[in-house]
Amino acid sequence: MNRDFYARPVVDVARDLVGCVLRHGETAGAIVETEAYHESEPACHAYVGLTGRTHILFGPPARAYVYRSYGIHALFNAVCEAEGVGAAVLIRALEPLDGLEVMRARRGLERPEELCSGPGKLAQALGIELDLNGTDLLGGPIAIEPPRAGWEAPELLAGPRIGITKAAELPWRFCAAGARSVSKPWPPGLRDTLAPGMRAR
DNA sequence: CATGGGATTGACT
DNA sequence: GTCAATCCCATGC
Repeated sequence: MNRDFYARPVVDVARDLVGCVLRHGETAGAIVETEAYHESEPACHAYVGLTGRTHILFGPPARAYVYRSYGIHALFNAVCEAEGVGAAVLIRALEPLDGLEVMRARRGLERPEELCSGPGKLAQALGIELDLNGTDLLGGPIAIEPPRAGWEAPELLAGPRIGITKAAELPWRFCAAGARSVSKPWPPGLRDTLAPGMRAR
């Protein structure tokens, strides 16, 4: 997981991050759901251009972009593409791997499939807050590691992104088929809408 | 300086 | 299914 991995088209990175492991301290989970955001489309925060909020998105790749959503939740993204291009991958769900007891304490829940099954949930479970915005994903407090031995590369489902009103038609949401910890159940009928290059189920 | 709108979640009908 | 919580920040006066 070097800087070049992130300095690629954001949709490619979003696809390739499924199966990788997101870690903060002793808590970690396998990424099972991602979404791509790019400055060229209005759902992306970077669409408005360079501002105090978006300068991280336009900065060098492989940095964390953490922002507050709905006044309550922290959402974690990995900044992608070349410096000067505003793009990031939103991590939407994890399969918990390490530090389950810490996650349970932070979330106030027991069931593993409820600990990280949403972008706000996984940030809370991993203890990711706004102070980590802009930190480096290479050698920083948050790390993304290659898939673990034993992780079987899943078939990927692609579909429209969740919870947005603009550019809602782009199939830039990616999910590991069959994952239990997903933020929202995959809509019926989209099971055939596979990402380019993916094989059918 | 005031306003409005979220890349969500959990509680409730 | 509906809805409020709550805060950051871009925008407009």
